[in-house]
Amino acid sequence: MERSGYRRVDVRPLINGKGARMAKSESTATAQPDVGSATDVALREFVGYNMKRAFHMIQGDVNAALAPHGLRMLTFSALAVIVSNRGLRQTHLADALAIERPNLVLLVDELERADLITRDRASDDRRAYALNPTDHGIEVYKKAFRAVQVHDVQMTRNLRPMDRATLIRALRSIETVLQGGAKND
Amino acid sequence: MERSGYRRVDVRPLINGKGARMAKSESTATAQPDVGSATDVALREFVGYNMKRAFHMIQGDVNAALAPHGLRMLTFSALAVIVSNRGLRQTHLADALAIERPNLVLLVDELERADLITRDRASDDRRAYALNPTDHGIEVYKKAFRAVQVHDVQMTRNLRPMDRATLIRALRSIETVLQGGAKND
DNA sequence: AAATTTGGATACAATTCATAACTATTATGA
DNA sequence: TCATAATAGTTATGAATTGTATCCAAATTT
Repeated sequence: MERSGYRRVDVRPLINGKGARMAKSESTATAQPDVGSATDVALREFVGYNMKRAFHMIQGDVNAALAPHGLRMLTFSALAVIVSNRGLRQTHLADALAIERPNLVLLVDELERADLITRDRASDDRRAYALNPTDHGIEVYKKAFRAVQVHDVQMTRNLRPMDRATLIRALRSIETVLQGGAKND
Repeated sequence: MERSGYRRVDVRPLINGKGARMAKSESTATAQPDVGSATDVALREFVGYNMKRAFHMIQGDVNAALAPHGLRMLTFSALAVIVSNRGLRQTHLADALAIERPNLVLLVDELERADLITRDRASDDRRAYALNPTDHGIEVYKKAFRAVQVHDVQMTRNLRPMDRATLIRALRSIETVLQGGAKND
């Protein structure tokens, strides 16, 4: 345990983004054609790779935008479906969000603990719960929805409206195709 | 250790995909307007939500396509960058893939163990490694690349070529904007 | 030479997701 | 009706991916 004296902690605050690479004499190494700036051009032709990178940024950003509301992307999505489908069962929520039922339990627990929804016993099936938003949940949802909406529009601000529509159609098409949808145009 | 007799294991092989919902009399519950088919329409206006769902499917699919080659999406991406940037440092690889250096270590370990790349000591910096693909690594990469390419084209088969180009441009635009790129059209 | 920075590694925590299997309850069928 | 099957929700658990903090060794800076 470092006694007194200085402390060699590893902070590295100098280089964060991509840009700040050293641009001085750097072509000295073993056999590097272009040391200091490796490229991923070979992957950029793929929709999948570009989407991975874009989505990674989006998820971080959306979660940051939702944090003030006490939500994350996932909890916000769940709340949205519950608000739009009052009284639905957990199974139906899992189906709508395409997540497995076991993973839903903690998610719903979290929303319930935060007083955003209630788990009401279904009158006709004592195994099931009817999920309903609380008044507070509806309030939070409205505000969070606007925050997400602002972010979603912001991040596509360099796209023409038509391209934004094309983007969404393309994403849905891919989802459908990969789901086994064999129907063509 | 359930002796003989029957066994109440929970297999549930009957409902797998989304489609197979019961369509019989089902509007009996507490206060459900449309029990049995909750919708996520409220979320479908968002690029982020659609992308989350599409990407989730893509990742699973691409990983399946790469499995025969002993790769995953992540290891394939790393191998691709190494093949295209012989002798690069791990730090540069991390930058190119936008992942953190610590996460790269196990990734490179894996590629090295599979004899796809070598970690050669850099001649001019004894801290650093120069990453290079093995002959076997190049072979595997070429085959894996074709598999990924086929899949990527397949999943966008319902898009017109122009829309596919628009999709990729849109994804890159989003990535740039969220990275702090303030430059407009 | 002391201090700082950098390349790589280790340890560890948080998310997210999937599978297996359990309970209580409801539906079915001989 | 009773045995069996199926369903709603749950628990336990593991894998994959990512981020932060920190450490060592070597290089760089002052």
